[in-house]
Amino acid sequence: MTGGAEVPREASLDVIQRELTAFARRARAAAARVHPELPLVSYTLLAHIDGQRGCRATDLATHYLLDKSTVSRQVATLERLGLVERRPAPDDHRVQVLHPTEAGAEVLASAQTSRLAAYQERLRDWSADDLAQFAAYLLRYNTASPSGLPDSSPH
Amino acid sequence: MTGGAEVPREASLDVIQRELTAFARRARAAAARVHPELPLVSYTLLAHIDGQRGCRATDLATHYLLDKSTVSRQVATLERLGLVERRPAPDDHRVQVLHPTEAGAEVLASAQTSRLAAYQERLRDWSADDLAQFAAYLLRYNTASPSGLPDSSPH
DNA sequence: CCGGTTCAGTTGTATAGTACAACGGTTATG
DNA sequence: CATAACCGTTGTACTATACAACTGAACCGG
Repeated sequence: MTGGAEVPREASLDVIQRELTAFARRARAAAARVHPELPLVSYTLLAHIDGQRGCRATDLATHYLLDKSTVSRQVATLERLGLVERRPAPDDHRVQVLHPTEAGAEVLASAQTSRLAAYQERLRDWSADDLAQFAAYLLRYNTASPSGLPDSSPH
Repeated sequence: MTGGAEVPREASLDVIQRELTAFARRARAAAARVHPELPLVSYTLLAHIDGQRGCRATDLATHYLLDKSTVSRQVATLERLGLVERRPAPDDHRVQVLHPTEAGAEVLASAQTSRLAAYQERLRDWSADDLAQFAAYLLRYNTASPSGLPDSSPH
């Protein structure tokens, strides 16, 4: 499988396109099955908030290419669920610094555990080496400057 | 980067989980940017219909893990746009065999071209070998039996 | 051949996620 | 200070999706 560069670029690109799209299509459903209580996006945002140890809504929006209104509502939902709290920044009255509540941290940990378990199960047959390389490829793909896409067009 | 199996499985799984999720989050927006006229799911279904040279709605549903109602509406949309046509199967009056119209084939080809171009651009720096391997990993991931996930629960 | 079951697809209803546009406060800058 | 830039909310609309209830068609056992 690691053979010698015989596959034409275009064929690989086609597969990558199709498979990434296929993954995208299924991701939400899978996420919902794994942890119905915490919707995919909320989960992701909560994880980011937690990972950053406090961040602003705008940060989330730019990081995930989401509209501010989307983030605003997602955060509102998370707050309504008691998973995050907003602390007004003392220095800048416009911004709200988001932090996970204790409950939020717990829910997040639980969700992370079960999702990790699902991946663990799914990728059971993979060697550690393949896992590492697949992860590296994904990382490389995602961190590639999004300017590679015809991003532009602010509508 | 292809080094010797030093990365623990769990770390890789964590990255894979996060990066696949990140990708999923952005996929739709990216697709919309690349080809606003043909929504992501419609595009995918149209591509499948085209690739299969005629298929049933149920096939789409099972293949993509979608509810039949979802497929029904998507197909209805595609039909309304004049991109697919339904031909009642002569042998079984229940099924409708879906085929792309001429317009549908054209739109599909155009969308495929521009999406491929976007990927081409984005993955410009990748060697053919890396592309082939990334594609292989994705394929392997997606074709892994979904039974690995807590699929079950017919609700 | 009739009645129950299974299968294909549609429609009603509800929900998540998202965008865009318009707005209200807040801070920064000329 | 006035205007611009910025942060977040809210109104509105749309896509994608699921579940449930339903219609019609086909199959199956007696």
